[in-house]
Amino acid sequence: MSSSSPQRRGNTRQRIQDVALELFAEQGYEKTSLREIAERLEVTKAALYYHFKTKEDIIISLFEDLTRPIDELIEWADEQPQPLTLEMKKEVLRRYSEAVAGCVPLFRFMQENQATMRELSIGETMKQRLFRLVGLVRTEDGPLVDQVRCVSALFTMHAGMMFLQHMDSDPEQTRQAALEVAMDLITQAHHEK
Amino acid sequence: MSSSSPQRRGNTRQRIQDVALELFAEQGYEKTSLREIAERLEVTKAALYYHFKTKEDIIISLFEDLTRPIDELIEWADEQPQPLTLEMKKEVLRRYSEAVAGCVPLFRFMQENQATMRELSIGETMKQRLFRLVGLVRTEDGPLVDQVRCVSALFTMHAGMMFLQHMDSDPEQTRQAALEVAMDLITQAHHEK
Amino acid sequence: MSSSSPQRRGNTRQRIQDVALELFAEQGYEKTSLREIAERLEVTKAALYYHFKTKEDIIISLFEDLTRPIDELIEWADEQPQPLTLEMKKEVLRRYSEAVAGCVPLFRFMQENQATMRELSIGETMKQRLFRLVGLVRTEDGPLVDQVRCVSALFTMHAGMMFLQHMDSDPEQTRQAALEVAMDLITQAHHEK
Amino acid sequence: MSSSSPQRRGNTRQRIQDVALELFAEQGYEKTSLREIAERLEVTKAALYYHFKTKEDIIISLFEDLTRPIDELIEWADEQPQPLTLEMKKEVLRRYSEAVAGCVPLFRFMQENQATMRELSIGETMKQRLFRLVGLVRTEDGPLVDQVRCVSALFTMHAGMMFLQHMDSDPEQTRQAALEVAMDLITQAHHEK
DNA sequence: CATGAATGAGACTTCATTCAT
DNA sequence: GATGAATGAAGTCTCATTCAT
Repeated sequence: MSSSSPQRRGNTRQRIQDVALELFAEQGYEKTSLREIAERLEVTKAALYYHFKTKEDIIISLFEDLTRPIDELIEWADEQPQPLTLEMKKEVLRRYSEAVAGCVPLFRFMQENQATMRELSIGETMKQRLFRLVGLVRTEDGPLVDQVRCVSALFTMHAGMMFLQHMDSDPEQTRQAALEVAMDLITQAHHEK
Repeated sequence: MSSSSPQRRGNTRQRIQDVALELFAEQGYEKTSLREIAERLEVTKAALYYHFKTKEDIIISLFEDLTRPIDELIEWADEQPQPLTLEMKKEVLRRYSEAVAGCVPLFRFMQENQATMRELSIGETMKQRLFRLVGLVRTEDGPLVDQVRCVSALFTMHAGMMFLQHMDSDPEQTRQAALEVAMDLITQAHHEK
Repeated sequence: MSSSSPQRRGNTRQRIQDVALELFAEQGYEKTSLREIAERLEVTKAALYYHFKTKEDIIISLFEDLTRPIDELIEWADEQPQPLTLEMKKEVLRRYSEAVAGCVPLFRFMQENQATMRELSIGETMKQRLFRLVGLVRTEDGPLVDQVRCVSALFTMHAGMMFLQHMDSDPEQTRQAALEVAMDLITQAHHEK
Repeated sequence: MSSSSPQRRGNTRQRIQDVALELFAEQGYEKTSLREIAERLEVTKAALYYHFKTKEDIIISLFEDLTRPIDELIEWADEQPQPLTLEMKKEVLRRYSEAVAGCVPLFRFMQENQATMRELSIGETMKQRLFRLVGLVRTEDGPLVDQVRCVSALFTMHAGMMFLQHMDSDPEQTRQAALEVAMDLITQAHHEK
């Protein structure tokens, strides 16, 4: 029962997702061929097609599985009294920072394959999610410079997450620093109102 | 000026660059085929090869031609007394903002094709340029949060440039707003030191 | 009869045949995949292989099960005194018309997939049957034009059967009309002798 | 100028069409792969794609090039006073017989790949042509049996053409015989009116 | 300056089939 | 009686690139 060949039970689907995400993030979606994924897993290309209908299906499944926390965050925020208070917005940022930290490779993929994302069906979905988040956080009728601050707050967290690779510092510390800057930005956007 | 069909002199090379940049920015580098470029120009693929050695050569030429102002900015900043004063850093940001505004499509391309950029020889070149800029602007030995602020300042300008498409406001105004936020960020990074 | 879900007893084999014939006739043999058949039946491909050795086996079984009446007709005609009288030939046509009417989809399949039939082992079998029928009906040593009449008689019945879909008239009436024309043709072939 | 490698000038497109028609007619459309066509021509698959956009494009081009005479016949018949007299209908049959004789392989292909034809864009085109021909020839308001006669007349000519392979007689003689039977059928359809 | 013709590599995808469970 | 997982072969098609003319 302890199986002869290692880690080959009912987890092939999962293994495909893991390898695919790794390669997609590393080389980009188009430059990663199914042959490559299959070879790395030591299965045939056809095996991939047993588990996923198309190449796009693989990435869709990754988004579906990994971005649920963000979905839930948005839902939660939507249910709060609108417009959000500054305190609430900070809470949103805090939770968002955590949610993004939970799927760094996916966000790295998104950021590095924006051109591709636009053609993928999932791209539209994600874009709308982001817009809703921006909508929740930004000061609707404030001056343009404050709107930019809010957008910048979100992007700072993304950037903070991505650049932990190129920074020599601890990922978690970088995340906290980025969150702090984001908080600052959003606070300023409120004060000046 | 006396030619029969307008704008078709010895400028084919230029026209190829224009169309290529447009398509690369719109669809991504890998998804844009030379056939597509050639068709849009109503020439044959072989004609492209008369002007450029390879596909990569086309994009390299674009970077070489369009990013000179940024190059010069860095050179200029390098010659100033180090480390830069806050006032100088602001001047760098100002100039950088203008330089980037001069080649928005190229930056859009870079941002949306990061995965590709990494494989392209030009990618490394650009990356180093950005790092030098960051190096010039950031407060070397300050706390992590200030370093993030400096990086964020640069990214805010990029983001500001890119999101002018999705914002309803005037591009130039957006640019100014982004520049302002960037200035703020960098100033804060200095104060707290 | 007391089963929970209707018509699902030990009749899976039958159900496979039904769906397969339907799809083969509609889309052609090669364009119909086992996946498609399995999906429509809500079973797995592997299940098909429990009931049939190969894809070709499915179509062979259909011919074996459905063309028995035609087989018997030929056997019966073979036992009559040769060469057949005009009256007997008419009887053969009448019976053939009925037999064909009993397996219209199969004939539609044959007519529309002749290229495929030639590669299928069953193709040769069916071809020989048809040749024997032609041999029974045609006026061996008559002029060429009469031979054509006899062949045409058989084909008219086939055509009559197939074109009932595209005609607005009642299938049974069309069949009778086709039979009548066929009778005429064969009668003429006899007279002129 | 007599060229070193035999028959390779500007005629590749033509050669592709020839080989393709031969193989399509012999093995069917789906069972004939582009690899097969390319190999027989001693070129690469990619070369086929230089001359034709898709596999379907190859067969479309064949129909366009070879069925022009039939097109012209229909146009000509349409310009005659309607409804056609018996004499005119006979003339149509005569010309049709000749036109079909000029592209026997194509008609063989059509007859043997009806299932495929239905999916091909060209299928609809050809079907409409045939319907217009039937419309020109058949006795609109006569009894059903006469309508069948008219349809049968056309099909007899097709059948006559196809079965020349399996008959031992001379193709041209068979064609004449089929034409004669078709004439008879159409004449009968008129008399009884 | 540019084209017409072709290539070789490789992409995604589908298929009939197998076999342990 | 049937499934889940996988395979190997083959399919259509696209791409960057080359070269004689």
